[in-house]
Amino acid sequence: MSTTRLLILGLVRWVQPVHGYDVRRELLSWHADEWANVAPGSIYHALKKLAQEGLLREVATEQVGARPARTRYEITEAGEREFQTLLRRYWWEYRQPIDPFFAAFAFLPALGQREAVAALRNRARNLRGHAEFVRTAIDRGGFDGNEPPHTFELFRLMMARSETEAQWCDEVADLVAAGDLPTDAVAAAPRPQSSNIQT
Amino acid sequence: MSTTRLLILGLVRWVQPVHGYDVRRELLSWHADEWANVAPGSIYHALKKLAQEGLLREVATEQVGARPARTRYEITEAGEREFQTLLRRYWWEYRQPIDPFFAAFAFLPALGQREAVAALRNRARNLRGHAEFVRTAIDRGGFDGNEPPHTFELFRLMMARSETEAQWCDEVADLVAAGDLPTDAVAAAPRPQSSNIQT
DNA sequence: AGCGTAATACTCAAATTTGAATGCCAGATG
DNA sequence: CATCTGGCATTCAAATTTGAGTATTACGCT
Repeated sequence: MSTTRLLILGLVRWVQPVHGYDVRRELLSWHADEWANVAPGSIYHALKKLAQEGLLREVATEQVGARPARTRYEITEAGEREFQTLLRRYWWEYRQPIDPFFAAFAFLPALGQREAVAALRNRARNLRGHAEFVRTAIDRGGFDGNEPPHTFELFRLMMARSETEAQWCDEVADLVAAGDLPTDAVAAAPRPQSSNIQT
Repeated sequence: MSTTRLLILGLVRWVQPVHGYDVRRELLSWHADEWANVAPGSIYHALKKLAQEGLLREVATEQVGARPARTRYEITEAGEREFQTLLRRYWWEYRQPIDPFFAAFAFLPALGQREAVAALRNRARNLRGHAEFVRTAIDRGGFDGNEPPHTFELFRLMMARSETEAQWCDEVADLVAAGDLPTDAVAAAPRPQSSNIQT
Protein backbone atom coordinates (compact mmCIF):
# COMPACT_ATOMS: atom_id res chain seq x y z
CA MET A 1 0.00 0.00 0.00
CA SER A 2 0.90 3.56 -0.56
CA THR A 3 3.20 5.50 1.62
CA THR A 4 1.53 8.80 0.88
CA ARG A 5 -1.29 8.31 3.36
CA LEU A 6 1.09 7.86 6.25
CA LEU A 7 3.24 10.73 5.15
CA ILE A 8 0.40 13.22 4.86
CA LEU A 9 -1.40 12.07 7.96
CA GLY A 10 1.80 12.22 9.99
CA LEU A 11 2.79 15.58 8.64
CA VAL A 12 -0.56 17.18 9.32
CA ARG A 13 -0.44 15.74 12.79
CA TRP A 14 2.99 17.25 13.24
CA VAL A 15 2.48 20.77 11.95
CA GLN A 16 -1.26 21.26 12.14
CA PRO A 17 -3.12 23.22 11.17
CA VAL A 18 -1.58 23.11 7.69
CA HIS A 19 -2.62 23.60 4.11
CA GLY A 20 -1.48 21.63 1.09
CA TYR A 21 1.24 23.92 -0.05
CA ASP A 22 2.91 23.87 3.33
CA VAL A 23 2.76 20.12 3.45
CA ARG A 24 4.51 20.02 0.14
CA ARG A 25 7.08 22.57 1.24
CA GLU A 26 7.89 20.54 4.29
CA LEU A 27 8.12 17.29 2.36
CA LEU A 28 10.43 18.80 -0.20
CA SER A 29 12.63 20.10 2.58
CA TRP A 30 12.94 16.47 3.65
CA HIS A 31 13.93 15.62 0.08
CA ALA A 32 10.92 13.35 0.18
CA ASP A 33 10.50 13.72 -3.56
CA GLU A 34 13.38 11.27 -3.87
CA TRP A 35 11.72 8.48 -1.91
CA ALA A 36 7.96 9.10 -1.93
CA ASN A 37 5.12 10.28 -4.14
CA VAL A 38 4.79 13.92 -3.42
CA ALA A 39 3.65 15.39 -6.71
CA PRO A 40 1.23 18.24 -5.93
CA GLY A 41 -1.75 16.22 -7.10
CA SER A 42 -0.91 13.39 -4.77
CA ILE A 43 -0.84 15.66 -1.79
CA TYR A 44 -4.06 17.51 -2.48
CA HIS A 45 -5.76 14.28 -3.33
CA ALA A 46 -4.67 12.62 -0.12
CA LEU A 47 -5.73 15.63 1.91
CA LYS A 48 -9.22 15.59 0.43
CA LYS A 49 -9.54 11.86 0.70
CA LEU A 50 -8.45 11.78 4.30
CA ALA A 51 -10.83 14.62 5.15
CA GLN A 52 -13.65 12.81 3.44
CA GLU A 53 -12.90 9.70 5.48
CA GLY A 54 -13.02 11.77 8.63
CA LEU A 55 -9.35 11.31 9.44
CA LEU A 56 -8.64 14.97 8.88
CA ARG A 57 -10.84 17.99 9.52
CA GLU A 58 -10.96 21.26 7.61
CA VAL A 59 -10.15 23.92 10.09
CA ALA A 60 -10.24 27.13 8.12
CA THR A 61 -9.99 28.52 4.65
CA GLU A 62 -8.15 31.77 4.32
CA GLN A 63 -7.78 33.91 1.30
CA VAL A 64 -5.11 36.45 0.49
CA GLY A 65 -6.16 38.78 -2.26
CA ALA A 66 -7.52 36.85 -5.22
CA ARG A 67 -5.20 33.87 -4.84
CA PRO A 68 -6.64 30.41 -4.49
CA ALA A 69 -8.02 29.94 -0.99
CA ARG A 70 -5.94 27.88 1.40
CA THR A 71 -7.63 25.17 3.34
CA ARG A 72 -5.99 24.27 6.60
CA TYR A 73 -6.42 20.80 8.03
CA GLU A 74 -5.90 19.18 11.35
CA ILE A 75 -6.05 15.59 12.45
CA THR A 76 -9.07 14.04 14.14
CA GLU A 77 -9.36 11.34 16.77
CA ALA A 78 -9.95 8.74 14.09
CA GLY A 79 -7.04 10.12 12.14
CA GLU A 80 -4.77 9.73 15.12
CA ARG A 81 -5.77 6.09 15.44
CA GLU A 82 -5.24 5.49 11.74
CA PHE A 83 -1.86 7.16 11.95
CA GLN A 84 -0.82 4.88 14.79
CA THR A 85 -1.98 1.85 12.84
CA LEU A 86 -0.22 2.80 9.63
CA LEU A 87 2.91 3.83 11.45
CA ARG A 88 3.13 0.46 13.14
CA ARG A 89 2.42 -1.36 9.92
CA TYR A 90 5.31 0.30 8.15
CA TRP A 91 7.65 -0.05 11.10
CA TRP A 92 7.00 -3.73 11.55
CA GLU A 93 6.36 -5.02 8.05
CA TYR A 94 9.24 -5.41 5.68
CA ARG A 95 8.60 -4.76 2.01
CA GLN A 96 11.23 -4.42 -0.63
CA PRO A 97 11.07 -1.08 -2.35
CA ILE A 98 10.23 -0.97 -6.04
CA ASP A 99 13.45 -0.34 -7.91
CA PRO A 100 13.40 0.59 -11.59
CA PHE A 101 16.96 -0.59 -12.00
CA PHE A 102 15.98 -4.18 -11.33
CA ALA A 103 13.80 -4.17 -14.40
CA ALA A 104 16.64 -2.71 -16.42
CA PHE A 105 19.15 -5.21 -15.15
CA ALA A 106 16.85 -8.10 -15.94
CA PHE A 107 17.40 -7.23 -19.59
CA LEU A 108 21.17 -7.17 -19.39
CA PRO A 109 21.45 -9.65 -22.26
CA ALA A 110 19.79 -7.14 -24.55
CA LEU A 111 22.66 -4.72 -24.03
CA GLY A 112 26.07 -4.80 -25.66
CA GLN A 113 29.00 -5.85 -23.47
CA ARG A 114 30.74 -2.53 -23.91
CA GLU A 115 27.71 -0.50 -23.02
CA ALA A 116 26.80 -2.66 -20.04
CA VAL A 117 30.24 -2.22 -18.53
CA ALA A 118 30.18 1.50 -19.19
CA ALA A 119 26.72 1.91 -17.72
CA LEU A 120 27.59 -0.07 -14.62
CA ARG A 121 30.75 1.93 -14.00
CA ASN A 122 28.77 5.09 -14.56
CA ARG A 123 26.16 3.96 -12.09
CA ALA A 124 28.84 3.21 -9.54
CA ARG A 125 30.19 6.73 -10.04
CA ASN A 126 26.72 8.23 -9.66
CA LEU A 127 26.08 6.27 -6.52
CA ARG A 128 29.38 7.28 -4.96
CA GLY A 129 28.79 10.85 -6.00
CA HIS A 130 25.40 10.79 -4.35
CA ALA A 131 26.88 9.33 -1.19
CA GLU A 132 29.62 11.91 -1.16
CA PHE A 133 27.16 14.71 -1.68
CA VAL A 134 25.08 13.58 1.27
CA ARG A 135 28.17 13.11 3.40
CA THR A 136 29.58 16.57 2.84
CA ALA A 137 26.16 18.11 3.29
CA ILE A 138 25.92 16.44 6.67
CA ASP A 139 29.50 17.27 7.67
CA ARG A 140 29.19 20.89 6.79
CA GLY A 141 26.04 21.13 8.84
CA GLY A 142 24.01 21.69 5.71
CA PHE A 143 20.25 21.21 5.89
CA ASP A 144 19.60 24.49 7.76
CA GLY A 145 20.27 22.83 11.11
CA ASN A 146 16.65 22.59 12.21
CA GLU A 147 16.34 18.95 11.26
CA PRO A 148 15.74 16.56 14.12
CA PRO A 149 18.74 14.26 14.56
CA HIS A 150 17.05 11.12 13.28
CA THR A 151 16.97 12.74 9.87
CA PHE A 152 20.72 12.34 9.71
CA GLU A 153 20.36 8.63 10.28
CA LEU A 154 18.10 8.51 7.27
CA PHE A 155 20.83 10.16 5.24
CA ARG A 156 23.36 7.75 6.65
CA LEU A 157 21.16 4.91 5.45
CA MET A 158 21.06 6.40 1.98
CA MET A 159 24.82 6.67 1.97
CA ALA A 160 25.35 3.14 3.15
CA ARG A 161 22.99 1.83 0.51
CA SER A 162 24.66 3.84 -2.20
CA GLU A 163 28.06 2.53 -1.25
CA THR A 164 26.93 -1.08 -1.14
CA GLU A 165 25.27 -0.75 -4.46
CA ALA A 166 28.23 1.02 -6.01
CA GLN A 167 30.47 -1.84 -5.03
CA TRP A 168 28.05 -4.33 -6.52
CA CYS A 169 28.04 -2.36 -9.75
CA ASP A 170 31.80 -2.52 -9.98
CA GLU A 171 31.86 -6.23 -9.28
CA VAL A 172 29.24 -6.93 -11.89
CA ALA A 173 31.02 -4.65 -14.33
CA ASP A 174 34.11 -6.82 -13.88
CA LEU A 175 32.10 -9.94 -14.52
CA VAL A 176 30.59 -8.51 -17.65
CA ALA A 177 33.97 -7.29 -18.84
CA ALA A 178 35.32 -10.80 -18.34
CA GLY A 179 32.50 -12.18 -20.44
CA ASP A 180 31.01 -14.13 -17.54
CA LEU A 181 27.52 -12.75 -17.98
CA PRO A 182 25.35 -12.88 -21.09
CA THR A 183 25.33 -9.82 -23.31
CA ASP A 184 24.81 -9.01 -26.97
CA ALA A 185 21.90 -11.42 -27.33
CA VAL A 186 20.53 -10.87 -30.79
CA ALA A 187 17.46 -13.05 -30.98
CA ALA A 188 15.26 -14.46 -28.28
CA ALA A 189 16.09 -17.95 -27.15
CA PRO A 190 13.19 -20.35 -26.68
CA ARG A 191 12.35 -20.28 -23.00
CA PRO A 192 11.59 -23.30 -20.88
CA GLN A 193 8.16 -23.61 -19.37
CA SER A 194 8.03 -21.54 -16.22
CA SER A 195 6.37 -22.61 -13.03
CA ASN A 196 2.85 -22.02 -11.89
CA ILE A 197 1.13 -19.18 -10.18
CA GLN A 198 0.12 -19.84 -6.66
CA THR A 199 -2.81 -17.99 -5.20
CA MET B 1 8.25 6.90 -14.87
CA SER B 2 6.91 3.49 -14.47
CA THR B 3 8.97 0.41 -14.75
CA THR B 4 6.08 -1.68 -16.00
CA ARG B 5 6.35 -0.49 -19.58
CA LEU B 6 9.93 -1.60 -19.86
CA LEU B 7 9.23 -4.86 -18.15
CA ILE B 8 6.31 -5.80 -20.36
CA LEU B 9 7.88 -4.59 -23.56
CA GLY B 10 11.10 -6.45 -22.82
CA LEU B 11 9.33 -9.60 -21.82
CA VAL B 12 7.16 -9.71 -24.90
CA ARG B 13 10.26 -9.09 -26.98
CA TRP B 14 11.95 -11.96 -25.20
CA VAL B 15 9.28 -14.64 -25.31
CA GLN B 16 7.02 -13.55 -28.12
CA PRO B 17 4.41 -14.35 -29.11
CA VAL B 18 2.96 -14.25 -25.59
CA HIS B 19 -0.34 -13.62 -23.92
CA GLY B 20 -0.93 -11.78 -20.66
CA TYR B 21 -1.12 -14.76 -18.41
CA ASP B 22 2.24 -16.04 -19.58
CA VAL B 23 3.81 -12.67 -19.06
CA ARG B 24 2.57 -12.72 -15.52
CA ARG B 25 3.77 -16.27 -15.01
CA GLU B 26 7.21 -15.39 -16.17
CA LEU B 27 7.37 -12.26 -14.06
CA LEU B 28 6.32 -14.11 -10.95
CA SER B 29 8.99 -16.69 -11.63
CA TRP B 30 11.44 -13.80 -11.48
CA HIS B 31 9.91 -12.80 -8.13
CA ALA B 32 9.17 -9.53 -9.86
CA ASP B 33 6.18 -9.00 -7.61
CA GLU B 34 8.68 -7.97 -4.96
CA TRP B 35 10.23 -5.17 -6.94
CA ALA B 36 7.78 -4.14 -9.64
CA ASN B 37 4.08 -3.57 -10.30
CA VAL B 38 2.84 -6.81 -11.70
CA ALA B 39 -0.73 -7.04 -10.47
CA PRO B 40 -2.80 -8.67 -13.23
CA GLY B 41 -4.52 -5.45 -14.11
CA SER B 42 -1.22 -3.67 -14.59
CA ILE B 43 -0.06 -6.27 -17.06
CA TYR B 44 -3.20 -6.42 -19.17
CA HIS B 45 -3.44 -2.67 -19.14
CA ALA B 46 0.14 -2.24 -20.29
CA LEU B 47 -0.34 -4.80 -23.03
CA LYS B 48 -3.39 -3.04 -24.39
CA LYS B 49 -1.83 0.36 -24.08
CA LEU B 50 1.35 -0.68 -25.85
CA ALA B 51 -0.67 -2.34 -28.60
CA GLN B 52 -2.74 0.78 -29.02
CA GLU B 53 0.42 2.84 -29.32
CA GLY B 54 1.67 0.51 -32.01
CA LEU B 55 4.57 -0.79 -29.94
CA LEU B 56 3.06 -4.25 -29.77
CA ARG B 57 0.96 -6.10 -32.30
CA GLU B 58 -1.83 -8.60 -31.66
CA VAL B 59 -0.75 -11.75 -33.34
CA ALA B 60 -3.51 -14.21 -32.64
CA THR B 61 -6.35 -14.94 -30.29
CA GLU B 62 -6.85 -18.54 -29.41
CA GLN B 63 -9.63 -20.05 -27.44
CA VAL B 64 -9.63 -23.29 -25.50
CA GLY B 65 -13.14 -24.42 -24.68
CA ALA B 66 -15.17 -21.63 -23.15
CA ARG B 67 -12.31 -20.00 -21.30
CA PRO B 68 -11.46 -16.37 -21.92
CA ALA B 69 -9.69 -16.04 -25.26
CA ARG B 70 -5.95 -15.52 -25.12
CA THR B 71 -4.47 -12.73 -27.13
CA ARG B 72 -0.88 -13.20 -28.12
CA TYR B 73 1.32 -10.20 -28.73
CA GLU B 74 4.61 -9.59 -30.40
CA ILE B 75 6.80 -6.53 -30.58
CA THR B 76 6.83 -4.18 -33.55
CA GLU B 77 9.63 -2.15 -35.08
CA ALA B 78 8.51 0.90 -33.16
CA GLY B 79 8.29 -1.21 -30.03
CA GLU B 80 11.85 -2.36 -30.45
CA ARG B 81 13.01 1.24 -30.71
CA GLU B 82 11.02 2.21 -27.62
CA PHE B 83 12.46 -0.74 -25.75
CA GLN B 84 15.99 0.32 -26.59
CA THR B 85 15.22 3.86 -25.46
CA LEU B 86 13.65 2.85 -22.18
CA LEU B 87 16.31 0.27 -21.48
CA ARG B 88 19.01 2.87 -21.87
CA ARG B 89 17.15 5.36 -19.80
CA TYR B 90 16.90 3.00 -16.87
CA TRP B 91 20.46 1.80 -17.24
CA TRP B 92 21.96 5.25 -17.31
CA GLU B 93 19.70 7.30 -15.08
CA TYR B 94 19.92 6.87 -11.37
CA ARG B 95 16.73 7.22 -9.39
CA GLN B 96 16.31 6.29 -5.78
CA PRO B 97 13.60 3.71 -5.30
CA ILE B 98 10.53 4.63 -3.29
CA ASP B 99 10.86 3.06 0.11
CA PRO B 100 7.90 2.93 2.49
CA PHE B 101 10.22 2.57 5.45
CA PHE B 102 11.63 6.03 4.96
CA ALA B 103 8.21 7.49 5.59
CA ALA B 104 7.88 5.39 8.71
CA PHE B 105 11.29 6.32 10.01
CA ALA B 106 10.61 9.99 9.49
CA PHE B 107 8.05 9.67 12.27
CA LEU B 108 10.38 8.01 14.73
CA PRO B 109 9.61 10.63 17.37
CA ALA B 110 5.99 9.51 17.36
CA LEU B 111 6.99 6.06 18.55
CA GLY B 112 7.91 5.00 22.05
CA GLN B 113 11.58 4.30 22.74
CA ARG B 114 10.88 0.68 23.64
CA GLU B 115 8.88 -0.01 20.55
CA ALA B 116 11.30 1.74 18.25
CA VAL B 117 14.18 -0.37 19.49
CA ALA B 118 12.13 -3.54 19.22
CA ALA B 119 10.94 -2.72 15.72
CA LEU B 120 14.42 -1.90 14.54
CA ARG B 121 15.86 -5.11 15.91
CA ASN B 122 12.99 -6.98 14.35
CA ARG B 123 13.63 -5.34 11.03
CA ALA B 124 17.27 -6.28 11.23
CA ARG B 125 16.24 -9.87 11.87
CA ASN B 126 13.83 -9.82 8.94
CA LEU B 127 16.46 -8.38 6.66
CA ARG B 128 19.05 -10.94 7.66
CA GLY B 129 16.47 -13.67 7.31
CA HIS B 130 15.64 -12.48 3.85
CA ALA B 131 19.30 -12.37 2.91
CA GLU B 132 19.85 -15.84 4.31
CA PHE B 133 16.86 -17.19 2.45
CA VAL B 134 18.15 -15.85 -0.82
CA ARG B 135 21.64 -17.12 -0.10
CA THR B 136 20.62 -20.70 0.61
CA ALA B 137 18.25 -20.70 -2.34
CA ILE B 138 21.17 -19.75 -4.57
CA ASP B 139 23.60 -22.18 -2.96
CA ARG B 140 21.27 -25.12 -3.22
CA GLY B 141 20.74 -24.34 -6.85
CA GLY B 142 17.15 -23.41 -6.16
CA PHE B 143 15.25 -21.42 -8.78
CA ASP B 144 14.75 -24.38 -11.13
CA GLY B 145 18.13 -23.86 -12.76
CA ASN B 146 16.85 -22.28 -15.97
CA GLU B 147 17.62 -18.75 -14.86
CA PRO B 148 20.26 -16.94 -16.83
CA PRO B 149 23.31 -16.23 -14.66
CA HIS B 150 22.76 -12.52 -14.36
CA THR B 151 19.67 -13.29 -12.32
CA PHE B 152 21.93 -14.48 -9.54
CA GLU B 153 23.68 -11.16 -9.50
CA LEU B 154 20.34 -9.54 -8.92
CA PHE B 155 19.84 -11.78 -5.92
CA ARG B 156 23.32 -10.97 -4.72
CA LEU B 157 22.40 -7.30 -4.88
CA MET B 158 19.31 -7.94 -2.79
CA MET B 159 21.42 -9.77 -0.23
CA ALA B 160 24.02 -7.07 -0.04
CA ARG B 161 21.36 -4.43 0.41
CA SER B 162 19.63 -6.42 3.10
CA GLU B 163 22.85 -6.85 5.03
CA THR B 164 23.77 -3.21 4.83
CA GLU B 165 20.37 -2.19 5.95
CA ALA B 166 20.28 -4.72 8.76
CA GLN B 167 23.49 -3.31 10.14
CA TRP B 168 22.10 0.18 9.96
CA CYS B 169 19.01 -0.97 11.86
CA ASP B 170 21.14 -2.36 14.64
CA GLU B 171 23.23 0.79 14.87
CA VAL B 172 20.18 2.98 15.02
CA ALA B 173 18.56 0.66 17.53
CA ASP B 174 21.60 1.20 19.75
CA LEU B 175 21.32 4.95 19.39
CA VAL B 176 17.65 4.88 20.25
CA ALA B 177 18.31 2.60 23.20
CA ALA B 178 20.93 5.05 24.42
CA GLY B 179 18.41 7.85 24.19
CA ASP B 180 20.36 9.69 21.51
CA LEU B 181 17.42 10.00 19.15
CA PRO B 182 14.06 11.64 19.84
CA THR B 183 11.21 9.32 20.81
CA ASP B 184 8.02 9.54 22.86
CA ALA B 185 7.11 12.95 21.54
CA VAL B 186 3.71 13.73 22.90
CA ALA B 187 2.71 16.98 21.29
CA ALA B 188 3.87 18.62 18.13
CA ALA B 189 6.64 21.15 18.50
CA PRO B 190 6.28 24.41 16.63
CA ARG B 191 8.31 24.05 13.44
CA PRO B 192 10.58 26.66 11.96
CA GLN B 193 9.78 28.12 8.59
CA SER B 194 10.92 25.72 5.91
CA SER B 195 12.63 26.76 2.71
CA ASN B 196 11.08 27.56 -0.61
CA ILE B 197 10.03 25.44 -3.52
CA GLN B 198 12.14 25.86 -6.58
CA THR B 199 10.64 25.11 -9.95
C1' DA C 1 -18.32 -41.22 -10.91
C1' DG C 2 -18.29 -37.21 -8.03
C1' DC C 3 -15.95 -33.70 -5.47
C1' DG C 4 -12.72 -30.31 -4.19
C1' DT C 5 -8.79 -27.77 -5.24
C1' DA C 6 -5.82 -25.36 -8.16
C1' DA C 7 -4.66 -23.45 -12.64
C1' DT C 8 -6.11 -20.72 -16.60
C1' DA C 9 -7.25 -16.18 -18.47
C1' DC C 10 -8.91 -11.97 -18.25
C1' DT C 11 -12.20 -7.84 -16.80
C1' DC C 12 -13.59 -3.92 -14.41
C1' DA C 13 -14.60 -0.35 -11.07
C1' DA C 14 -12.20 2.11 -7.83
C1' DA C 15 -8.12 4.24 -6.05
C1' DT C 16 -3.92 6.45 -6.71
C1' DT C 17 -0.43 9.20 -9.10
C1' DT C 18 1.22 12.42 -12.38
C1' DG C 19 2.48 16.85 -13.86
C1' DA C 20 1.10 20.41 -16.81
C1' DA C 21 -1.81 24.30 -16.38
C1' DT C 22 -3.90 28.33 -14.12
C1' DG C 23 -3.72 32.66 -12.09
C1' DC C 24 -2.31 35.88 -8.58
C1' DC C 25 1.04 38.60 -5.99
C1' DA C 26 5.74 40.62 -4.43
C1' DG C 27 10.03 42.23 -5.29
C1' DA C 28 13.87 43.15 -8.38
C1' DT C 29 15.49 45.21 -12.59
C1' DG C 30 16.09 48.47 -16.13
C1' DC D 1 6.73 52.71 -13.74
C1' DA D 2 6.55 48.75 -16.95
C1' DT D 3 8.23 44.25 -17.11
C1' DC D 4 10.14 40.03 -15.70
C1' DT D 5 11.04 36.45 -12.58
C1' DG D 6 9.80 33.51 -9.10
C1' DG D 7 7.01 32.16 -5.13
C1' DC D 8 2.21 30.93 -3.80
C1' DA D 9 -1.76 27.60 -3.96
C1' DT D 10 -4.48 24.64 -6.11
C1' DT D 11 -7.09 22.11 -9.94
C1' DC D 12 -7.93 18.78 -13.35
C1' DA D 13 -7.81 15.42 -17.01
C1' DA D 14 -5.20 11.66 -18.11
C1' DA D 15 -2.47 7.70 -16.95
C1' DT D 16 -1.42 4.07 -14.03
C1' DT D 17 -2.15 0.60 -10.44
C1' DT D 18 -4.80 -2.35 -7.59
C1' DG D 19 -6.93 -6.57 -6.56
C1' DA D 20 -11.16 -8.67 -6.09
C1' DG D 21 -14.25 -10.86 -9.17
C1' DT D 22 -15.74 -14.11 -12.97
C1' DA D 23 -15.95 -18.21 -15.13
C1' DT D 24 -13.94 -22.35 -17.16
C1' DT D 25 -11.12 -26.51 -17.24
C1' DA D 26 -7.66 -29.95 -15.42
C1' DC D 27 -6.28 -33.07 -12.04
C1' DG D 28 -6.05 -35.93 -8.06
C1' DC D 29 -8.53 -38.44 -4.73
C1' DT D 30 -11.90 -41.37 -2.71
